[in-house]
Amino acid sequence: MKTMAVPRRLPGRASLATIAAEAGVSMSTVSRIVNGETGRASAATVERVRRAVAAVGYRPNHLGRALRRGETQVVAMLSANLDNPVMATIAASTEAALREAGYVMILCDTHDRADLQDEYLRAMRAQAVQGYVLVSSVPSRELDAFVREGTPIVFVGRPSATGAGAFVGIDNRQAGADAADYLWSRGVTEPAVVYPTQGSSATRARVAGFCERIVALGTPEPRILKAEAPGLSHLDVGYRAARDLVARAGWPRGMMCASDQIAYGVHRLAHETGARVPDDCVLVSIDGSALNAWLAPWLVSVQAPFHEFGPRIVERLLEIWAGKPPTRSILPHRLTA
Amino acid sequence: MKTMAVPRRLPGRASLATIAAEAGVSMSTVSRIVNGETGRASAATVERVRRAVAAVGYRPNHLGRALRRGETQVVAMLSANLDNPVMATIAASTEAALREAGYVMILCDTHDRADLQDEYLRAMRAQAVQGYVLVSSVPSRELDAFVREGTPIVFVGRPSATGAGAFVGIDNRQAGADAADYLWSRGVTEPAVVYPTQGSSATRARVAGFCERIVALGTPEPRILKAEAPGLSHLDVGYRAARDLVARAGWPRGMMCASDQIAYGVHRLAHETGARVPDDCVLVSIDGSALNAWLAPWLVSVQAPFHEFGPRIVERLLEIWAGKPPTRSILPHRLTA
DNA sequence: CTGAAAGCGCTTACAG
DNA sequence: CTGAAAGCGCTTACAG
Repeated sequence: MKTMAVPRRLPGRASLATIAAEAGVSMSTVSRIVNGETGRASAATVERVRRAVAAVGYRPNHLGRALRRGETQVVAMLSANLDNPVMATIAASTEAALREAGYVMILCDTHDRADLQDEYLRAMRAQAVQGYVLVSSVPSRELDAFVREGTPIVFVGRPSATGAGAFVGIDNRQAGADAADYLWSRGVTEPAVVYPTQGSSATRARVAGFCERIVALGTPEPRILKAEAPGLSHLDVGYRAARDLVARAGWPRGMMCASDQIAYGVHRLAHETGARVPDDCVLVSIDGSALNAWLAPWLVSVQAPFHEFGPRIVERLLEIWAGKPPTRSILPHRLTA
Repeated sequence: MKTMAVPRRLPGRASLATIAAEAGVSMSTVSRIVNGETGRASAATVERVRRAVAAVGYRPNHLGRALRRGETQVVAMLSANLDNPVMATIAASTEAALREAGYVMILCDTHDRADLQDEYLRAMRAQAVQGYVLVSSVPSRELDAFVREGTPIVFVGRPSATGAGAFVGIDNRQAGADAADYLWSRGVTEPAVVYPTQGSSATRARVAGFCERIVALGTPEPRILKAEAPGLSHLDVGYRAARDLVARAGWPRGMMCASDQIAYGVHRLAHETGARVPDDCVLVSIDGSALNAWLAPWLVSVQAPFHEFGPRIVERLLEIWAGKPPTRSILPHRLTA
């Protein structure tokens, strides 16, 4: 048996060369016409090429163009956890906005792990993606290198380690403060605050903003009940942190949960122990997923406009690509009772 | 000003040629060594190349390889609605399984629209992706063409229009029957069934399996209360269908919801009208998202093992690529009370 | 109005 | 053990 011919062409896929031969013109001409640059060719040529394209069923292969132009039209999103509806919504809105701008999105789930994030960053660089969207990124070696080299990156939700670079998110500190105001307005003067032990800077800002405001309102810091638990899943964190808190101090009159998922965890405990929300304990969280209206009517939340993140993210990318200095989009949040 | 030099190289990105020059060897040699084929080179050469790679910070660009080999290592997932936690879970598990197999996943949200699905199929072909995962696909022109041409496709959740081709999902008819058994075991002999007016074949199978079994158990078909509503969002569908049903017939003792999202919608109505679940009305649904345990403890569901979909999907793709006939993975579901 | 040619970054059969 | 050369599919400055 003879050695196989070198590279396998996808069966039935015609290239520019095929069309050129079919239409009896050069590849240059075909390329121009296929790309809509019809002004420079005679009507007869255009027609001939069109016919050949239709006859052969030609579809351009972006790989060739990408290699030549140095532009792949691909953007990578690295997200900490797709199973979290908040992240899924951000992914969906970003994907839609990218599509409108003519890009496609590769999606990677880092599970909030630095090693996986680095693996993905390397893989995406190999794919020659043109931009990166890091949703709740974690500090990592490779990320530092990317930032140092000036790679186009938009940070979402959690700012970069240095706070520099393009960013889309909400004012977490203010969101925490607004949650505090709400609990206070409901007469909860000694609230608990529930958060993950190893929280991101975003989570810490929420908690800090909350505590600051409660103190400003008149309750000394030590009387704010801190409930924390380690772990990656905020659902679990909420459940366990609340369980420990309740075991040692009983149910507080109100709790601020650093994320929706934490609130879901707290509520599960309430459900299991028969505590009523909000009658026994008022629950307020930050995120405000659209699902809450359906599944968690007992929850008051500070809503971030996740559906608007996508367009803002794409704006930031376009800015960077245009050579402008990176900017920060702080989107308005809204407490919905 | 002079015309710019032709194609922009990403700044600071070294190519194989750079390394070859740096190490004083040919590109062939560099290519082999970089790809781990070190056996054929002298130790000294390998060392020299390694040093050059490190010095220059060389990172391979897959575009070149993809063009040459005709393999991009990219798979496209077209999903009907990322905002649905079920789809998000499938996306997450598929992405993880693809990564382990050395592939990356482009994610597209079709919003259950044929025109968008076609647009994406075209865009993905342009990207020269090697395989397609269609989660809840909708019949469309381009999809027909892809199937006709033998493009590697795995259908997920909803089988293809003809039922042919690789598939990963559950036995929807049996799932419906199991839901019927559950309601019957709880003493609900005249249940309602809630579903979208324009349901997919998968949804219709669930409803059909449910009704068949109820009839087999002894309730004549006409006494099964049908509640349907048009619309794309199952949340809305559930809410409106239940509202209409309740308006004309009051709350039934139990309802089978064709999907989790429909159940969420029904529950919202129950919450608003003060009906208690399950005391007044038992709710059972098909899907069984992991979120239910946290947010919908009132819901009994037939759980599909979505976290296992990813590995099965990748298996199907590998099969197709290996030239084997496409197979169907019907994964076991389980009713969890 | 049109085409020849170079080149994007890689791989690989082949020759030595 | 190593390299020259062809080629994957495209784009584009340049020449005519």
